[in-house]
Amino acid sequence: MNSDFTIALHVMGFLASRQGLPVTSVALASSYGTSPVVVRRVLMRLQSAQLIEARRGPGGGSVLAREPAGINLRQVYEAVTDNPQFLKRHPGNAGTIAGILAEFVNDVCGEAERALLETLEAVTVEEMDAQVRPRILAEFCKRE
Amino acid sequence: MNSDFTIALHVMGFLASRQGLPVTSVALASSYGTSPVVVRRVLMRLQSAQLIEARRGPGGGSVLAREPAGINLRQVYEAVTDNPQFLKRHPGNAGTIAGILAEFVNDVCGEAERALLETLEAVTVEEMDAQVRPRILAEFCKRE
DNA sequence: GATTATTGTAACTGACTAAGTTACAATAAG
DNA sequence: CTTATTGTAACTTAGTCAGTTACAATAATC
Repeated sequence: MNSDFTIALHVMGFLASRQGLPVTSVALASSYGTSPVVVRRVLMRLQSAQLIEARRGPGGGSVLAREPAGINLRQVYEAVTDNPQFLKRHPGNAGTIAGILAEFVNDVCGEAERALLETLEAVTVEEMDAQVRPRILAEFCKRE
Repeated sequence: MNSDFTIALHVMGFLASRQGLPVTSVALASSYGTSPVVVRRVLMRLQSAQLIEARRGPGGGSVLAREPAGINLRQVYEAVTDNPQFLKRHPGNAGTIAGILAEFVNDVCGEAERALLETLEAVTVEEMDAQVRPRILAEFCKRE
């Protein structure tokens, strides 16, 4: 369980709130509280999944590649995860007690993981933005 | 994500199939394909959760502490897991952008994890045994 | 009581993973 | 040309995981 999904959600929420204005990896890293290289590794995966786009050079940064309503959190999770398993599988040899048990166990684990991913799938970046942006704006106004 | 839950399910399925006959950690380890000490560490947690009982000395071993119908897989999972989280949380400071985003993200992660655990909760050791034991017996008969 | 089988547990090892750092090439704006 | 930025490789440090070794505690059997 690494932090990539958490960072990726932070990135997607941040980019959504900026409505197309590019955000640099330095700004994202500073906001999240990590280093720019760590963020960029996550950004590369989000780019490969075509969820964001990046431009180099001055004024560059990342923006969402689609409408926030067209991106759900399962897509974000799968973009940054090689093997989306939350419960370890046991490779018991078929025909042994371990193999027969493992077959059942692996099925149950798969079903449980599916339930988790379907919950993520039901939430879009637009919904996240709708929940979060007003609170961010309120926080900024309070300070000025 | 360690192997404790996978091992624990193997143990519970094995013990259920023996219907009260004690099984040693050596037998369990050999069946699963790991070492007795690794299994015993899991057995200790299952004992603390009062899901199994163990007796020392010759003829000793572990047995289920309750009817298999009264044990579900969520209880097994929680018995062997300190912090049942599948998605990492971000401790963003309240009042910052990171904090506001983290609050939303942590809620969504909690909801998704709840969906997974509820799926495990819906399956009992008795159901596992009913699925697995006939296949184990069939496998043994085939060999004789 | 001695022997033996078994659990319970601590200490250690080696391999792997995660997060961060440093360094630098590639790119593009002005 | 200078500067800001992405993209990426190599390395470090800390932590986790599975397994091993060793041994004390317990209990059945002879």
